[in-house]
Order: sequence, then structure tokens, then C-alpha cells
Amino acid sequence: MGGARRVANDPLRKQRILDATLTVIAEHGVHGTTHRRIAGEAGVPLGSLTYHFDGLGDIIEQAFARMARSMSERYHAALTAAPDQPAACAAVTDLICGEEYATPRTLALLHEMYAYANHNSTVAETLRQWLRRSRASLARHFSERACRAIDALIEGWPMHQAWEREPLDRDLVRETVTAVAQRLG
Amino acid sequence: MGGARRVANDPLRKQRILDATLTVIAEHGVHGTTHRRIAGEAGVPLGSLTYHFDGLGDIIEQAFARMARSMSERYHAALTAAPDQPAACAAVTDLICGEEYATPRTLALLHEMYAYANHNSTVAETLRQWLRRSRASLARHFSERACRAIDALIEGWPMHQAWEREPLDRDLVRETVTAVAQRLG
DNA sequence: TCTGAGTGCGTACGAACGTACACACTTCTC
DNA sequence: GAGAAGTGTGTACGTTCGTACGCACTCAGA
Repeated sequence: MGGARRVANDPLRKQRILDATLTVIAEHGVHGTTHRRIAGEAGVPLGSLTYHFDGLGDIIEQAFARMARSMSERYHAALTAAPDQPAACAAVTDLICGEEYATPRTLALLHEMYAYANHNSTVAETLRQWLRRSRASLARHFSERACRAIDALIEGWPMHQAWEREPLDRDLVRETVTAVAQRLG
Repeated sequence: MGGARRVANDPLRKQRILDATLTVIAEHGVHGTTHRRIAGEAGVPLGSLTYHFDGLGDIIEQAFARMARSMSERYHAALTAAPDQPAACAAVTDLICGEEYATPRTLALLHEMYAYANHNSTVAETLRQWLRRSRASLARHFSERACRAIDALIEGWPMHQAWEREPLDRDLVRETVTAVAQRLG
């Protein structure tokens, strides 16, 4: 019977492995991500990875899914807190310029995810979900057309800026976002 | 003496290998790019790669450099052809919506390059050069502040759109670009 | 206390990889 | 025609990878 069910010794191990995976990807890229590096980063034995996951692809897919979920939540929280459109513009400006979203680690992971999604349909679906949710968060404050333009700005600006020497001009970002929001309704 | 200089049988071989490398990267990602796949795609023997290049990293670096140069030239040509700012806005709209720049293959390669540049300083420098050149092309028609915003749009919009089902709304893009250009000088 | 089912891990193996290198081939000089 | 020098390639080697799997361990039920 199923009664003799043992419980896992370390229930958080799966999540620790996924977090370690994201660290390895951010540091070495997907092309440098291996079972052994992940195990070393997470401090777990090599066999633990094949026990909890169905291969390296499965680990990477779940790691990206985990990242997408946590980013989606932060995104949603930042935008739903805004009472009106000017506040929403400020929130978007924070997302673009801020220290939370546009960290080097996050941007590196985002690039890796976009690149990997081109070759893995599961990650591609995860990515589409996250784009859909972020647009839904924007739609509370902006017209559908404005959403598309602002989404492009949120996407492109930090990515470009990551390769510049100087920090982003916050006033310029806010002015651009506001202009787009007003012009497109 | 150096007089007995033999000439290469196939002087275009290096370029064919680099083009094949880009094809392999677009199809399998950097993480799935190997000497053997490149050789197969280019139709050259395996030993030919180690003869012409100093390892796989060298091949990838030169392939990305080749891509950046050709894209930079197209970018420059599209923008210098525009006589005034409205024409430049149209050119930018074409870059974002067009069939030339925003192809699935090009976008996939761009993502791979951005991701790889985080872990390879040579490719990072190549990327910075290409960003500098594209901004210089924009600067012929727009203020420096407008350049930054438009650059972000060119970057972010096709990348987002690649994951949508429906094609881009050309009028929306043109209106956004024009609005940003006017508002920021 | 004994048993058995489920948990978790150390190790080993086949495959694929990057790279080196011995060797054929071609063309120029004498 | 003989030798030299540079071009290009087939193959083989050492390494590292992903993954499988036998085995130790733990505890619920009898």
C-alpha cells in the first residue's frame, strides 16, 4: 500500500539547485553550464541532479521558469501599486533605470533566456507567458498601443545601457515614457 | 627566401566557414555549436578549422565580428540615404518592421551575441563598436537624447515582436518614433 | 525487532568534444 | 628533375560531458 511514504530529507533542495543553476548560467552562460558546475555551486552531490531532474535540459527549463515567475511578480507589484498614469510612468522609469530589475545579473540571464528560447520550445512558452503577464500589468494604466511601445522601451533600454559606460539618464527615460503614453493614449 | 610563396587554393574558405558558423549558431545556439557541425555546414574537413583558426572561441569571435560589420553597413546605408528627419523616421520604421533587419535568423543571432558577449570580452568589444556606429548613424538626423530613445526602440521592439503571433503594426511604430523624435528634439 | 519500500548518492561508462600532429600534396626555385 | 617550403587534411588522443545504476541509508508498519 501507499501508506509507507517517506518524506524528503531536504525539501528545499530542488529550489536550491535551480537557484544555483541560474547563478551558473549568469556566470558562464548556457554554453558553459554543466551538471558538475551546478552541483558544485549548489553544494550537492552530482547524483542528486539526475535524481531530482530528467536531464540537463529539464534543469535549465525549470530554472528559467523560476526566474520568469519571480520577475513577473516584481513587475506586477511595481505597476499595480501605482494609483494613476503619472505614477505608472514613474514606475516604468524605475523598472528601466532601477537597481532591481536592470542588474547585470538579471540582464545576463534575460539574454541567455531569449537566446535559449530560440532552440527550446518549453522555454519559448515560458517566455511568451512572461511577456503576456507583463503586458497585462501595463494594460491597467495604458492603452493597448501605448503598452506595445512602452514594452519595447522596457526591453531595449536596459539592454543597450548594459554596454555603456555611464549610467542611464533618468529624466530622459521618464520624459520618453510620458511622451509615448500621452501621444498613444 | 620568401619568394616561393604558394597561394591559397580556396581564398574564400575562411569566410565560408564564418558564414557556416553563423548558420549553426542561429540554428543550434552557441551551446550547440561544435567544430564538427560547422565543418559539416561549410562542407570542409574538420582539420580545416584548426588550420585557419585558433580554436572554437576564435571562430565564434570572428563570426560575430563579421555579422556586426555587415549589419552596421546596412544600418548606415539605410539612414544616410534619408534626406530629412521624416525620411529618417521612415527608415527607422523600416528597420524595426522590415524584412531585412528583423528576420528570425538575425534576431536569434543577435540574442546569441548579446548573451555570449557577457562571457567573452572580445565579443563584448565588437558589440560596443556596433552600438557606437549605429548611434553615430542615428546622430545625423536626431538629437543625442532622441538617439538614445530611438536606439532602445530599435533594440526592444523587434525582440519582443519575435515572440508574438501577429506581425508588427507599422503605423504604430512610425507614430511612436516620430513622437519621440519631435519631443526630444 | 524485522522487513521492505522509498530516498539519496558515489562511481563508472559510452559518447562527443577540442585539439594536435604526422603526412600527402602543390608549386616555386635552381 | 630534385629539393624546399608552405598548404591543407585525416586521424587519433586525452579530456570532459551526460547519464545510468548498484548500493547504502532511513523509517513506517507489523
